Amino acid sequence: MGAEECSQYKKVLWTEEEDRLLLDHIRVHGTGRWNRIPKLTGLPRHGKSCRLRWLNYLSPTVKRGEFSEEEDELIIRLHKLLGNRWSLIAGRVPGRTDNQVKNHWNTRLCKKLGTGSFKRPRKDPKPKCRAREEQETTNLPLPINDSSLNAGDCDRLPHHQSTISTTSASTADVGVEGEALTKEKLLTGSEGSDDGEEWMRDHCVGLGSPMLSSDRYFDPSNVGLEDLVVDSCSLDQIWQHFLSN
DNA sequence: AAGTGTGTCAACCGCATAAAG
DNA sequence: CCTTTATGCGGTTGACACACT
Repeated sequence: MGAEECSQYKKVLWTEEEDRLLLDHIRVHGTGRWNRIPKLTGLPRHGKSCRLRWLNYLSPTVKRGEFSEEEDELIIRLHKLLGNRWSLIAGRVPGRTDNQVKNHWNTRLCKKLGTGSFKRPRKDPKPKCRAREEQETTNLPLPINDSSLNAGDCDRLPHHQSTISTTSASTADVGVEGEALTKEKLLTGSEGSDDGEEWMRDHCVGLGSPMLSSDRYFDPSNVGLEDLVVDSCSLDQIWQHFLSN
């Protein structure tokens, strides 16, 4: 995509009209084929933005409002187990998206845990372009009939992720040898053979295979995995363990 | 009252991967 | 195989509201 084409896309909040166009499109065509949506609907947005808008806001499965104590507790536990695998965490927190969980963690839970709030350097303030009030009225999710979605759409929704994250188990990630091996040893008791990875794929449906992915999220010291018999149970069993604690 | 700093949330960016051609 | 396209993910940033001085 060239710079000229890029310039037609906005980087601002979605308007009510844009939401309506996107929802109308999804009602008719279902989700997927996101890159075609701008052309078909005339939306001045990237396909990726359309997908994000649907997943994070317009989808009827998205829960709005404050996080409950139970949700906080759940996220904290899951973060201990999974690290910054937000999509996996969100998949276990009904109604919450990875973006919501990530924001909530960075802005609230970090402080709650006393690990320091998420801070970033601030740039010079820029002129306000739209009132918050407008944003709120604009962003009101519109009702959508689930039956209008195509079969299989639920698989792509954030809270119905029933398939393993192949991205997480990428060869590139596992290719960080040594560290990744450590994880596989922890989880499978093996030396990280293909069989081990295959086993994980077969057994970890629903939770993905986070431990096979990049080691940057793995902190054996904070997980409590030592309490688990990790070489013979699936991650779903681990999940049940954490649920029961 | 006005200016500034901070918290929060929505959206975007860049990258990786799988699937399709 | 190689290239292109579609999708998904985590990190980062923009924009707004509100608290504080």
